[in-house]
Amino acid sequence: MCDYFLPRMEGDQAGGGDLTDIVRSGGVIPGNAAEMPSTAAAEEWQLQGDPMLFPPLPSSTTSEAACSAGGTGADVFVGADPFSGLVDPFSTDYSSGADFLDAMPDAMAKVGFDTAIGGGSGGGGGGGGQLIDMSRKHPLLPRGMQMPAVGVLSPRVVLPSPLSPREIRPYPLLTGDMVKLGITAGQVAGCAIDAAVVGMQMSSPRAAGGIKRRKNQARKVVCIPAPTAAGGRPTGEVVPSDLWAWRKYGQKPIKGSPYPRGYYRCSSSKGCSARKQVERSRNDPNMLVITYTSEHNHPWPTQRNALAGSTRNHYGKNSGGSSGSKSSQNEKQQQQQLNNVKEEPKDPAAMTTTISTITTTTTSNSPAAVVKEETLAAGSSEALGQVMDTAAVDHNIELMDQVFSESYKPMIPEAGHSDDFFSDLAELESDPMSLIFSKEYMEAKPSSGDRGHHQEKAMSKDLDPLFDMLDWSTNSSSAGSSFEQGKRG
DNA sequence: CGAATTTGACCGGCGC
DNA sequence: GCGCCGGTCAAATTCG
Repeated sequence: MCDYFLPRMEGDQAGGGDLTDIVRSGGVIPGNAAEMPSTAAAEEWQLQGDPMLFPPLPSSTTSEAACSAGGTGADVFVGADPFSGLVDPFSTDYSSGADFLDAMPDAMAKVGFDTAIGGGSGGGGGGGGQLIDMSRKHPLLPRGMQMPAVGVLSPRVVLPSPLSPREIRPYPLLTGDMVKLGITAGQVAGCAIDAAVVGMQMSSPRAAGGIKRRKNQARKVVCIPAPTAAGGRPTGEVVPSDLWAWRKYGQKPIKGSPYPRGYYRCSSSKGCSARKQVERSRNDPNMLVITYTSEHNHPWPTQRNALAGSTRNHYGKNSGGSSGSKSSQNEKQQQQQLNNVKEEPKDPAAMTTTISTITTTTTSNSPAAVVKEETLAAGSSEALGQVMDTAAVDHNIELMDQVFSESYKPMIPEAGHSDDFFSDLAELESDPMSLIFSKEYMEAKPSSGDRGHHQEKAMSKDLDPLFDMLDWSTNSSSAGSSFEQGKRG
């Protein structure tokens, strides 16, 4: 996975009204390639980037090497095992500007991980699943658990351009740091704005000590594109999940926003105070803003604990998409989604689609994901989003890859597993397209989990696999009446 | 039956 | 001091 996000940190205060204003001033714009910094620039940026954001890489491997070397995600992961050193982003003291890279992983995981796993997802959407059923081989990644979409994210794994049409808007990769790349401010994506706004909002719960922490709490904001339904209306959120298991514990309508905010806490480990909030960008309904707060007090989920909070996953529920839900439950949920905003991605496939798109460096018009991270303590001026076109996105992706490859190293207890995992990824990457389009492939390699089965089924459909994959959004909920639904409290 | 989600109620911070 | 608003709790419900 090279490059999918350009995280950044900010102080919540920064967010203040100022940020909001700034954000609003800008618009989401599919980028201009022209504005994209050259690769060199990007590299420079990375190298010279704000130390706070990108501290010295722990790994000797250069991002460049990781990303391009081999070019295949497999190479990167297998060889370098980027995840080996992964640390919980929140473990780091953001306010101090500490390791941004450490933080990166989480974000990356968000965007990339789930997607891959989802692959299995069932129902869904059909599609995604096929990309990779990682859970199949990795004990560490049990069904329901989100895996890094390493394989999927890798540039190698690309979806055909046809994907873009699927209402997956070409969101540019956004990060405040992009400014360093030479991107012009003022071209702010809605996400960026929202992120800033979010940063301003209070985040921590009483749970974290019984005291609400509105300020100076480390938080990371990630913006991802929320694919739009074919009808042109926003679909349910497909938030990629990460290796952590999240359990929703609340949802509230947010003043000023038509979309409710979902509250999730980490269920990977009992007692973990990690939380995240998911909401649609008020500025751009097509963007999802995920805010992570507090830190995980445990290592990355192992197979066992990873299952926690993931069993009810939705694979098969919403995914729908083309597979169409068959159970009354599914119908209910779908209906629900239609009326409400589903934050937690029940359909990894959807995410896969998005991610895939993002990773499609070779494809023109590839949508970009916007990811942003920030801490309340940090400044907010950087909240400005950047507009990038495909080329720009590509560059960013590259950067992300580099960063990710070097920094995203989940703490996986069993090294052996990780090795296997990456090996598998490599395997997958060897022929991503085959994974995506080959029904036989899926069938030939049953997944270990139900999800996998679901996906297989979905894929088995007569529908065009690719189309199907993209279609996940079709069944997804729309933002439409989410407000009403979310209204409470 | 266990676990996740939903949702009304409650709590606490913040602005006026 | 009061009210608004965001965040969390927890009972009820849903689901696998």
